Amino acid sequence: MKEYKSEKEFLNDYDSSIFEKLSMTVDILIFSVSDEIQNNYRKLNKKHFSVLLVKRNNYPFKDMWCLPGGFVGIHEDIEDAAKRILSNETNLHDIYLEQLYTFGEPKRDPRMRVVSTSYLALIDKNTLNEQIPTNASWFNIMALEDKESIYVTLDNGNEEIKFKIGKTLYEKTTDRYKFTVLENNKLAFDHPLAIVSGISRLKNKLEYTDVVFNMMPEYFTLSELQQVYEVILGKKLLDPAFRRMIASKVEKTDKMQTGGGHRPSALFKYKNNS
Amino acid sequence: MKEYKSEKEFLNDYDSSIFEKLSMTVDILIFSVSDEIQNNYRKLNKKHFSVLLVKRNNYPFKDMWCLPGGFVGIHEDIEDAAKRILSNETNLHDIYLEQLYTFGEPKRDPRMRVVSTSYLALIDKNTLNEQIPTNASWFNIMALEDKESIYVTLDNGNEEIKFKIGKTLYEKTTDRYKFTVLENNKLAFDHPLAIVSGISRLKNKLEYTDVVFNMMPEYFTLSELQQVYEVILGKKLLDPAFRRMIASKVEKTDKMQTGGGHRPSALFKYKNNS
DNA sequence: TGAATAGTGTCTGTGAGACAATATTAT
DNA sequence: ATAATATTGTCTCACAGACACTATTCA
Repeated sequence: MKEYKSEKEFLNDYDSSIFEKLSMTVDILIFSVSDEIQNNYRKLNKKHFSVLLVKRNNYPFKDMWCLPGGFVGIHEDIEDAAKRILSNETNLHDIYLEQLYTFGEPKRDPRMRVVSTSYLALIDKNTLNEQIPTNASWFNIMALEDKESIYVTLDNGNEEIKFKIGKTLYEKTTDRYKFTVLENNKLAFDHPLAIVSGISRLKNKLEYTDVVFNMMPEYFTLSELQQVYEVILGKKLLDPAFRRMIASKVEKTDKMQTGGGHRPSALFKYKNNS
Repeated sequence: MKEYKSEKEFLNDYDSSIFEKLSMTVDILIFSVSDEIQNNYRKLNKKHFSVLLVKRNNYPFKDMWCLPGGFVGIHEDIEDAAKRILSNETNLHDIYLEQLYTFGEPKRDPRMRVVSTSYLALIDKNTLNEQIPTNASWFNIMALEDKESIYVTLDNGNEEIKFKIGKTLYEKTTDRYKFTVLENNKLAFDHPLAIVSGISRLKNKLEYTDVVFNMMPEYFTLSELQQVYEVILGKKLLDPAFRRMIASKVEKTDKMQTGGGHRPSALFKYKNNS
């Protein structure tokens, strides 16, 4: 092996082809909350937790659904790649974006070796004005979980995607599970895994941070906010407890929401305590 | 663009060279706790939180310290790569290992584009029998934090590594900071960032999981366990509160630890409630 | 008027913070 | 005896779960 006298000399001489290289992609879990309009004038709109998927029109996995994603440029920061794809899909900038997990199983892409870093993005659909590409669609998420499995149904009103994930405890001191795709017919790659990881991360973050406000409009009622918590966590919350928990994070405004055939609600906004 | 009739036909024809590829490495934060023997026969050994570093004997960053790491093989799962490196460094298998973060800044390696996924590993040094390579060394970690910066000193008894990380809040709803290396003279690559991310993750996990037991021998006293919490969290805990918190996670054994010039202590072991 | 939502009051139990007190060993 | 650690008792306060109650709107 040649002896180098300086870092500069070493770098000039460096042959980067001695290790076989691979491709990288980023995939983005864009989560939001959708309103389902009710026919009863008294009732509030029903909220759904939803994720944005894209229909593939090329091989591999042609005609299946997948997460918005794409290759990382050779001189592009991976987070910048995520932002690029996010703004391609939604025309939105300055969106909540958080790195989730890097999937590096060698056979996850049938074409070649591709490592993929997944990101979690949260948006308020109200700011979107339905500016999504024609091949993209919002799917409502329904997830059920028992000891061994997670059952997920995604529904865009037109098409239903179902998959099942197996959980095996693989580390006893934390409650970490290894996820395996047991059933899946309509989702490309290992994206079922990314989706359940993303849901799980978001549920946790709801409990100890203020992330939820990234999915809310500027003004909202506490009932709406509570419903968002409920659809993501998948359980009902008690009103007084919820209001106590949220009280320090929100600020009451002069505005009221009226017209619902029931007592009007005060509108609140996020209070940034910092 | 050619029209393919099946996925198989498409894959046979696929030319993977159309995207420029890159290299991937994994870096591992191997954390443990070290005992500093006291000269006063009455006193307990002082515990230190420590990390394993490796001295580089090649360019780039020749003679600087870095995290144990290496390139990911073209057909190797990234987690398997982490396990391979971990067992190279410690001769240990079945170690606690958790993916931390993927660093994908384009200029982080001066040689070429390298994306690196960092992993967190926890070991009990007692099982190690000092079986580490000659170019590796345990460094005690001292970290101080204020509003804008984190000051870290690493010390292996022989050499002292100091670096300073700047924190800028870049997302208001969670308390996520963007870290920047402000001062650093002895650590290679962006490893100061990986180290502070790892410390931060471990601190959080201590609070809501049982990870700590991965750094403990089978039998331990509650004072030892408390000290481990204290050195990692960087703060003193109140004895009664600590004992109440830990009570459900441990099991008292018949064994006692004697010989310390003070009241002997019961030995406990981890109780796996599952 | 009544269905539906908005918002508050309060009891209870759990658990953490704080401090005090007691117990046990080797030199 | 004494320094050092081990272990427990208990008071207080904050807060979450649970349930009951009151308030307000519009067809």
